[in-house]
Amino acid sequence: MQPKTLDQFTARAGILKALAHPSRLFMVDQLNAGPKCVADLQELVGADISTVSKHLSVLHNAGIVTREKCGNQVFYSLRMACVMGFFNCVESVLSGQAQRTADLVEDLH
Amino acid sequence: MQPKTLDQFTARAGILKALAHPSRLFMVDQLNAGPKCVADLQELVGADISTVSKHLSVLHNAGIVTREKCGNQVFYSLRMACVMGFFNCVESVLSGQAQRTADLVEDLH
DNA sequence: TTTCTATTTGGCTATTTTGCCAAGAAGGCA
DNA sequence: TGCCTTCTTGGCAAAATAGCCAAATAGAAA
Repeated sequence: MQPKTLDQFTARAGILKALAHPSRLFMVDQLNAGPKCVADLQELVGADISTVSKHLSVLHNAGIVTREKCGNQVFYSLRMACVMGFFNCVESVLSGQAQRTADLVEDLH
Repeated sequence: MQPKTLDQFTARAGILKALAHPSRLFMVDQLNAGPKCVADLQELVGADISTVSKHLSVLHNAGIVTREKCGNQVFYSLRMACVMGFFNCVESVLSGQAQRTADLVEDLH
């Protein structure tokens, strides 16, 4: 792989890696409905608030969400709504998996 | 997060995690042009063949590629062409990042 | 000022991922 | 049969990730 190509795919992988966690994916889904502060997301996710904060940093560093201070709280927004479009494809892959699993079960009988 | 919701997002994250590696992303890109055997991909990626094989297993377990034996070689194919559509969004996030970086540099002057 | 609230950061351990080498498995061919 | 090619698996060490608690920071309010 050429160095330039490697850089390009490393960058792409960075975005995907930032999304590739259940809690972060859930937060992106929730943020799609509108901006939320850390405490809001903490309640929705149900993890320690420091954990939620770190997850949000990951999403922010990847450029997926924006941060805005308001008083002593911080509101996060989904910067790339198209990220939600990812899921249509993901779902199709998942339903394909379910189909294959069903086929395997079928084969057992 | 409800157990059912957690399962759903864990499944989605699994797909993204399988894609979230430069070499695997590159292989998906190459497979988009047509099926390839492990040795083909090994040459393109430039890693140890066992490493390439393991990456392909990750993609296969996630349901992203299919495997087909032909003699003593194994051909992999992209099962979900829509995966490539991911990249349009990824690119837009990346170009957004580049823009933000440019803005920051601008602000410094 | 002090105090309270909201968030981030440091530190730590447990878990996962990565990539190489060596060894094993499976199919072709002499 | 033996040998070669192709690929996968086991094993290992290095690196990255995750999540908790505790401490630090920043702003609001008393």
